Amino acid sequence: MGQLNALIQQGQITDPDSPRGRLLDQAAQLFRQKGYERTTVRDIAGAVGIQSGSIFHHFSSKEDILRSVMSEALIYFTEILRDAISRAEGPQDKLLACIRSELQFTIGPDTTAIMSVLISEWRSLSSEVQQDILQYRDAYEQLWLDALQDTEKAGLLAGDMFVTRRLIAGAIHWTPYWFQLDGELSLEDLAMETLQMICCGKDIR
Amino acid sequence: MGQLNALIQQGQITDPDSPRGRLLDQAAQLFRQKGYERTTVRDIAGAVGIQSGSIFHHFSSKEDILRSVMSEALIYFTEILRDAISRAEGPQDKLLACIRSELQFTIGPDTTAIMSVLISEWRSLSSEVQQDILQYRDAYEQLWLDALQDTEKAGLLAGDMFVTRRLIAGAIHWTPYWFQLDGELSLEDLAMETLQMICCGKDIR
DNA sequence: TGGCTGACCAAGCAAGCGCTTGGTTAAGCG
DNA sequence: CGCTTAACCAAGCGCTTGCTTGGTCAGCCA
Repeated sequence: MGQLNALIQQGQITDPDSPRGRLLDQAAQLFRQKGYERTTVRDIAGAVGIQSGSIFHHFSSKEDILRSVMSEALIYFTEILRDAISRAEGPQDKLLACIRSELQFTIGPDTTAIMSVLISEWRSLSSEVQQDILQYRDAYEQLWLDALQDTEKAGLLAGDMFVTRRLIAGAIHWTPYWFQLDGELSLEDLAMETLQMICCGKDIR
Repeated sequence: MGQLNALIQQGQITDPDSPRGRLLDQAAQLFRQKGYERTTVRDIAGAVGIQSGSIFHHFSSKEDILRSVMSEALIYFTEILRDAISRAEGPQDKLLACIRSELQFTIGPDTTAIMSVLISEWRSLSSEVQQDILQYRDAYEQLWLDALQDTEKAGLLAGDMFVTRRLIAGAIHWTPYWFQLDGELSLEDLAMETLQMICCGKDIR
């Protein structure tokens, strides 16, 4: 939580309690529920209780809203992930921290909407804006690759590093379609099961 | 190919050489490229060289086009998968047939458009139509679960059967975002690597 | 030959869309 | 106090959308 405040102070992320922040939050919820294209600026304005035209006092276009949701999400996730990795010790624990963090972003109680937007609405961005967002995504992915490389060096990785990351990314990003937080399988169970898949045949701990 | 003709004869699938079939084919391509919402009936009509209004001689609505693409895709995929499984011998080979088939649907040379629509455009369907399509999807998934159950009985499965299917589904459905057919990694390599993940720690062959 | 049918066109309607405009209001500040 | 600025409203413009309508026309079957 301290990280969030620091990022707000630095101006990298919009304060969720500001009018702009409330718009971003509601927009993310609506984008997840109905998709970006089916969500109108009137929907978003209605969700925070203002007129549709007033949106354009805070954003230059509808796409600008989506861009802001995505870039701020990536900045935030990158910071959280970096912190989680730094607090873990040893390559396997750091890798588990990656898995656990991304699962939390995806199906945890707080950030599922923005994570879902990040995954599903890429195609709705113009190619120029996609280019703009890519730098943030690359920074995030680099944290994963560093962790995977350490695991590989320690001889704990079963398959190719890049292929592994992509298979795992797919597996995690698909979880919203079936995983239930209040089900029998806990998020931590799932993280462990995923780690075992990656490091298969190797001893865990 | 014989299977396709048989399904057409039975009236379960539209002949791709008919006007309706050409519309379905072009619609699938456009839905993949731009997404369902961004694709207009004018786009689809233009792609086959007719007027936009003439579409409604073949389909009752735009959603009816998407519904047809999806249901016919599932009927076709189910038939192909059933055939591939029946031709394999032993639980592990049957499971590999599942993985290889789904990878072929997803990133093979022929069906990537309709597979992509199937995965990405679910949300664009009204809930009634979703209900209608679910029966076809269930039939397809049952083939997977049967194969996984046999593998489990043979003691070759590392994790839970249902969780495994879902993790693998995610991993496979994500492949279009990174896999290249003409790259170093072949589709068969990827299928084997995926199988190894599932049956981890167990001997393969 | 003549009627039927599947396939299509030309034109346009009603609704909804993103976004603009000109103006109002209230809080902050020297 | 007067001035600035952030936040917002009310109205509506111009355009695109899915879909409708009334009609044309070639091929086919009796």
